[in-house]
Formats: sequence, C-alpha cells, structure tokens
Amino acid sequence: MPLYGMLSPLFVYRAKKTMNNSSLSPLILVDGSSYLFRAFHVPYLQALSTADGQPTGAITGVLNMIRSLKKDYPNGNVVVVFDAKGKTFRNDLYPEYKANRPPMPDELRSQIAPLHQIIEAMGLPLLVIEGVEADDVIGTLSDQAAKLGIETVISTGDKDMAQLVNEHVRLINTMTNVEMDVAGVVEKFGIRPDQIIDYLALMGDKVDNIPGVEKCGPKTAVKWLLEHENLDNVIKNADKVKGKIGENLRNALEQLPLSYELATIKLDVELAKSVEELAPVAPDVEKLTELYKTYELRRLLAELTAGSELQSADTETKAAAPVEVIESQYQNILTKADFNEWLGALKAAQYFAFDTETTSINYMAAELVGLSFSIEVGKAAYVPLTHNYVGAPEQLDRDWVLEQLKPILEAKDIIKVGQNLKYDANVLAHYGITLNGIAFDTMIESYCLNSVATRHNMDALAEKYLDYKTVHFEDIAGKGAKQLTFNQIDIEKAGHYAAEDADITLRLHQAIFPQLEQLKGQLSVFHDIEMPLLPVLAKMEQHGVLIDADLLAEQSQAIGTRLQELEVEAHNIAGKSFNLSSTKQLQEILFDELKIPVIKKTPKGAPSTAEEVLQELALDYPLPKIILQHRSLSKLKSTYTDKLPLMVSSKTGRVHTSYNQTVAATGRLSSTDPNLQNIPIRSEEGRKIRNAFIAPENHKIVAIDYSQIELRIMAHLSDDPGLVKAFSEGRDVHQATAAEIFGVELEQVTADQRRSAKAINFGLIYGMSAFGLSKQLGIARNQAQAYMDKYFERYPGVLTYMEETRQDATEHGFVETLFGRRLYLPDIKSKNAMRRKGAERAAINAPMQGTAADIIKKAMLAVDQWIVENNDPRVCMTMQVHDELIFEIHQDIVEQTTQQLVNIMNDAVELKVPLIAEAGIGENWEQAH
DNA sequence: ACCCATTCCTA
DNA sequence: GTAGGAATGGGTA
Repeated sequence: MPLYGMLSPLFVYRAKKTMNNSSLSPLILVDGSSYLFRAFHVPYLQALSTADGQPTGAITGVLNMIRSLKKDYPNGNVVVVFDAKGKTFRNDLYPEYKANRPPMPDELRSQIAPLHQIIEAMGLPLLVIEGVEADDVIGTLSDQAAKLGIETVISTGDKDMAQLVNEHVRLINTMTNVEMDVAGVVEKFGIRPDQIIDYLALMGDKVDNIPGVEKCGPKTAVKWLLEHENLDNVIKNADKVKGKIGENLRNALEQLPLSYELATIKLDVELAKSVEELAPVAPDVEKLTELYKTYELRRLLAELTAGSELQSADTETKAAAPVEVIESQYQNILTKADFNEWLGALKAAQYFAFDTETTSINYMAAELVGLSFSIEVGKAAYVPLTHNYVGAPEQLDRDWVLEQLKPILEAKDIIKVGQNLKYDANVLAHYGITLNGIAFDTMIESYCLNSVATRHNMDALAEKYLDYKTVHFEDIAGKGAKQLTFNQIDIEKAGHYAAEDADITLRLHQAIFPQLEQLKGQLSVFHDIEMPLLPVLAKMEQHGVLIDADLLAEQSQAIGTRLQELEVEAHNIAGKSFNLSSTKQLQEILFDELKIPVIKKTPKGAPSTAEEVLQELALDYPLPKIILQHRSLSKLKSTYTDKLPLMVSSKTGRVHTSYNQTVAATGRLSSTDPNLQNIPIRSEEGRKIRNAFIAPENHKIVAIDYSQIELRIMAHLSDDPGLVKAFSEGRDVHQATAAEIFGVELEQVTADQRRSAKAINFGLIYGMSAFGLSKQLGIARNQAQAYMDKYFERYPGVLTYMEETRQDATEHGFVETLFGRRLYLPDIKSKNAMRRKGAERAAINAPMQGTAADIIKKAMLAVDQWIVENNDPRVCMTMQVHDELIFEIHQDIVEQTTQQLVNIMNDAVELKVPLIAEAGIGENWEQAH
C-alpha cells in the first residue's frame, strides 16, 4: 500500500528540513526490491505500459523515487540494492523461510531487467548479491559507512530495517515520508533500534513464514521488552508470564533463537567493493536515451534532453527581458518564450496542478479561455488565450498552445493534480484532448476523507485546510445578470485568480492527501474506486443520452390540456379562482373555507396538503382528488416533458447530465442538469416519459439492474444463516420472509403477507421503527412490533448486526462500507433525541446503501475496462441509476453483449450470497424494463 | 435576485 | 424510515 508516499509532496518538504550538512557526502541506500514490489501494486502505475504491452509501472515508480531522492539529497551518494534470484542463507537456516510466498507475477518479473539496465546507465552503483537479501547488503554498507563516519540514509518501506538505525543511520519511510532516527524509532515502535530484532523474533512474520510467539503482536512484544529489556531476559522470565499468552511463549522458547537469527540483518556480507569505492559514474546518455525510448518513458526522456535546454532558456529570458517579479510569483504567459519555458518544466515535472478557465460552468457550453499551471507551491502561471474585451492584449494562439500541451496532458505518466478534474477533462475533450494521468483530484480527496462535509469546492477547502481565503469568482466577475464571463475579465485580475487556483490546488493536495494516506480503507476507496471512475463518468457525460423531443412535446401538449380542465373543475368546486400549485392558497380553501379537518401538519406547523393527506381526504371530498391529479400531472410537465427537450445540446443533439461524485454522504452518485436518476417509473402516466429515452438508429437500449442488492448486502454483512440461505437458494426473498413471519408454507404466502414482508425488509434497510412500519402498513403499532419481533426471532443475525452497528457508530463516531468507505455521524452523540435517532438510522442504512454504491462503481470500472479492451464503438454505457446501468448497443451484437455485461456485473465482487443482475432490451428505456 | 418551505420524482 | 434533485410559491432584500 505505501509508495503513494513517494509521489506525495511532503516527501520533498520534510526531507529538506532535516537534511544533514556533514562535510562528507551522505550515503543514500535504496531498497530497490521493496520499492519495486510496492510500485507494482499502485493502481495508477499499474496502468502504465508500452504500446506493445510491456508493463512499465513498477519501473516508473522506482525511477521516480530515485529521482526524488537525488533531488532531495543533491550531495548524496545514491546506491541501489536489489534482491538476487534464488535462495539465500536464510533458506539454509530454515527451509520454510518465505515458503508461502506466491511466485512473482510475470508482469513484475519482466520489469526487473530493464530497471537494472536503466539504473546502470544512469551511472548509479547497483548491487545484486546472490545468497543474501538486499537488507543484508544495505546493513553491511551502512555498517561500513558508520565506521568511516559517513552519514547513511536508507530509503525503504520495510519496518525490519529499523534495527539498522543508529546515530549515523536513519531511515526514510516511503509511507509517511518522514526521516526516522533513533528517537523516531522509539516514538514509532516504543522501543530502541537495538531491541527491534528481539521484537521481530517475538512477533514472528506470517508473510515470511517466520515463527514467533502465538498471539504475540506489537503490543505484547513491546510490553515484554520494556519489562525485560531484551529477548534473553524475556526467555529467562518466561515462567512468570501468566495466562494463555504465557503458555504460548513457553511453547515458542525452542524456536525463538531461530526466529532471532532469521530476523537479524547481516552486517558482514562479503562485497567486491567497499563503501568508499562505490561512487557514481557519468551517465551513459546514449544508452539511457535508447532505454527510455524502448520503454516509452517519455517524461524521463524529455528531462534527459531538456535538462540543458531548460537552463539556457532560463538564463535567456532573464537576459532578454527581466521577468516581472510579482510578489506571489504568479505569472501571465503572453509570449512563446515564456510559454516554452513552462512547457519544458511541465514535461519534466513529476506532477503538476492545473486548471482550465472557461466561459461557462456547464461543460457542454464551456469555451476555453485560458489554462493555469503550478509545479511548485507558490509559483503558478496563467496562459490567457481568448480574452476578448476591448483593449485586451494580444494572446498566444489557442490551437497552437493546445497542440503543444496535448502530449503532456495526454501522457499517462505525468501525474495531474486538479480540483474537479472531470470538468477539465470534459472541456479538453471538446478540443480533441484526452486528459490522462488523472491521479489526484482534491475535491475527491476531501470527499473520501470526509463525505459528510457538504462542500468540497476549492474556496471552502482552502479555508478549511489552508486557513486561506481565495479570490472568489464573484470578486472579479461580479454577480447576477451582470456577471462577466471569464473571457471578459481583465487579464491581470484573471491571471491572479487563475494562477491562484492552480497554486491552491497544489497546496490543497499537499494538505489533504497525507491525511488520506493514513486511512487505509478510505485511501483504497480513493485510489481503487473514485479516481479510476472519474474518466468513466466523464465519458458517459460526454456521450450523453438520446431523447425523442417530439414525443415529449406531444405529451406536454396532452398534459397541458388536461391540466386546464382540472383547473376549471377545481375552481368550480372551490367557488373561486386560485393557484392550484400554491400550498398556501390551497390550505386556505381546504381547511378554512371548506372546513375540511386537518390530518397532519408540516414541520413548520401549517396544515399539510401532502399527497398522503389528500389521498385520505379524497375518500370523503371531491376537491382533493382533483388537486392530486393536477399536482402529479404538472410535476410531470414542468420537470420532465417541458424541461428535458430544453436540455438537448445543440452540439450533439443529446442530453448531457452531470454526475456528481462528491455529494452523497453514503458514496452514491448524484445527477444534475438534468437529474436522470429520478425519471418516473411508478405511475402509468409518468412511465411514458421513458418512451422518449430512445436508442440511436440500429441500436437498442439495454438496462441492467441489480436485484435486491441492498438486502443481499444485509445478508452478507449480518451473515444471518436464514437470510443467506434464502438468497443462496434463489428464493423470492419477500415471500421467504413472509413465510417465516407468518409461519406458513412458502406456497401459502398471500399477496398481502408478501407485501407486509417487503415493507419490513425495506424498513430494516432504512433503520425503521415499529411506529414507522405501522404507518407504512396501516396497522396498529403493537401489531407492527409483533411482526418485527417475529422477524428478529427468525433472523437473529440481522438483529445482532443492527445492534452492533449502532454500538459501533456510537463508539467510533462513524460506520464503514465493506470496502472501507467511511461515513462520519456527528449527531450520534447529540443530546437532541431526534437528531440522535436520525443519526442511528443513518448508521444502519449507510453501510448497506454505501456498499451497494461501492459495488456498482466497481462494476462500472469492470464494464468500462471490458468495453475499452474490446474497442468496439457499438457498445456504450450511458447512464447509472444507483442499482442500474443503461447501455446503447448495436442490434447486431445486442444479445451476446448483454449477456457479457450481465456476467461482468454479477462478478463485480464476491459476497456470501450471489449477486444477480437482470437485463432488459428494447427500443427505449421503458421497453428495456 | 435570493432564500426557505413544501411537495414529489427516483433507488 | 435511508439517500438524492428540482419545481413551485411566497417572502425578503
């Protein structure tokens, strides 16, 4: 999991702060194997490969790290050490050593030789010694160096190396990016470096198959060592340790010396060259160029060739025209010379922040106005392109600039940092640029860290994490109808605003990401789900959905006529004219003038005219029924049949929603402008709107939804045998529940009993009480309670799960999904009982709703990967509606493709119960259901 | 022009 | 009884 650290900016920052200034060059020992392995498992590095399929992610990762180290320790003498192939002396000591390790995957193995070649061509000493491990070589070198008074820094992610730390030797940890000296070891482990081997021996190591004391983890090991100082004394006092753990210790006594020996890093490996003889040689630029080309390491190649050019460009500009020194070091780029300088820096950058400035917040309507960049905190540049107010200075040609930037923006190995990068990706797509290397979106970082925080916009994040007030868009553009678009804004003001955006984004990343890194589950949601999903959503948004606007216009027409008739009827009954859409006027008519009894009040105390109320009143009075019909029809007209045709893009003839990835606290997506996740389906009339969601010529609409996904998740999380069995046997779960609650055979369950069972099943997912159930089913409270009691009697695992979840939430203040997405519940300890109860219900619901969201997101990633691999434009994913994915598929391949997609969705994750996706195919969305 | 309350559409 | 978005009227600035 670590190694994110090596791309984490804190690395640079902290390392510089603690750099030592001894007169001798420090020795920098790189644990290449540990890095290689870690880099191999970093998601965004895994995506990297050459055109012909040779994976290069691990190579890139290790080289990035070496590059960072060289930058941070300019005087350092970097030596890279790798494990050699084959057995080591530890296998002779103990044949079972590392016997459980799975064989190295080919994708990783194939990267080792190229990496060795590159490191050698770089001129760095490379040590691969057979019969020992990299640790032993590093130990030996650090020991030799210490004797010569040379400072050593060991770069590793391996905690075992803490035993090597002393006054001359420090570790730099890949995970936390902090240098660890003797005090650091004490702080981190609670014991001194010279106690680390004893500590490791006591704990053993599952992964390396080193035996230790059963059930002895870090806490116990430290406790014993604090008490007895070292392993020998622990062994001598083994008789005094009480309980099961004492017994375990006594059972382990015989093998502890072996464990100690295995955990001990050798300091006396015979090396061909001593530490003094290990010096870098000049890089073989020709060889390096060739290797970088072969493995398509574009950024490193650019850096290799640009290094000298950059320097000359730098002096050139200084000589030609002194750069205006702006205090904040924000720069407007108006000349090719300035632009080229930045271009070179961007090409060589490990990562940079950027932002697009446009004419609209709607990505379909947006025209690019300028771009801003920041590679280093505090320094940023704005490249204005199409500011066109009167008196605007001449700017660089937009298409020329984009042509220069295209290879950088499209490079997968140049990491981009941004705020809401989906927007930038969509805008750039209009100019034929596919944004790649999207690894860090600060908006999503903030969301993954705390999904309950409602605002993840840059201004709010800057205040929260940087205690900094940014220039707001309204400050420079004004507001309301008179608001200027960005191209009308004075370049000086615009430049400061835009450059600040890039600068602040970079700073935010540096402030938020290290926090995210500390939380394993949330980091994994960020790296494995949310960031990879971003480009998938962007693709769906850009593709859009096809609408039959004529059909909707016809429907609007018909509804309009009917609404007029209803209005006349209503006015006649009321005896006067009034606005049927006004709840206030309706309240007066119904409850004051017609003296109809008040059944329910709104939260503010006004008599409610909500549907359920009118439904009941309609039994005794004529007007409520008219109002109900009017309401439902006017809703359909204003929200759907009138609105959707207006949302058709003139550019594409299709409707393009926005999926928001950072709104729903549970992890769901939301959809706006228009919301495509609440298109009617329940009523006959509303459902017709789905007829207007059509497929293009020769294509079909395919809708695939997960059946009962949240209940299946409840079965999985609670592990209730009855519920798991019902799903595993493929039962109708509501029918099965009804049979249990009402004590009848499956076949004898009535429609009414099934309906009640269904209400209970859903209610449980929402954290419902007996009171809620009684209202839902229209039965007495004690009757509802009896149903629920019976349910929990039959499904005791569910009851336990609910209780444990509540308890967990209260204890920790958060709950988590199956995949580690975390939802904080600040109200769980509220003194206000209503808020507290509300938080408890949310605590029950969130793991189920959130896990469902995780699953469909994973399914979307799998589906997209399949579509990309197939590279067939006849298949396209167009919509997501929480538990349903909608596709456009060419009629020639629709049957077999649908089956494939169903399989992919079924296999998206493995639960204790089967996951079932069901598909429908049709000319439109209605038919596809 | 903006905010709030109410209502109703979805999973 | 969970999670959302959007339209409307009606008040306020």
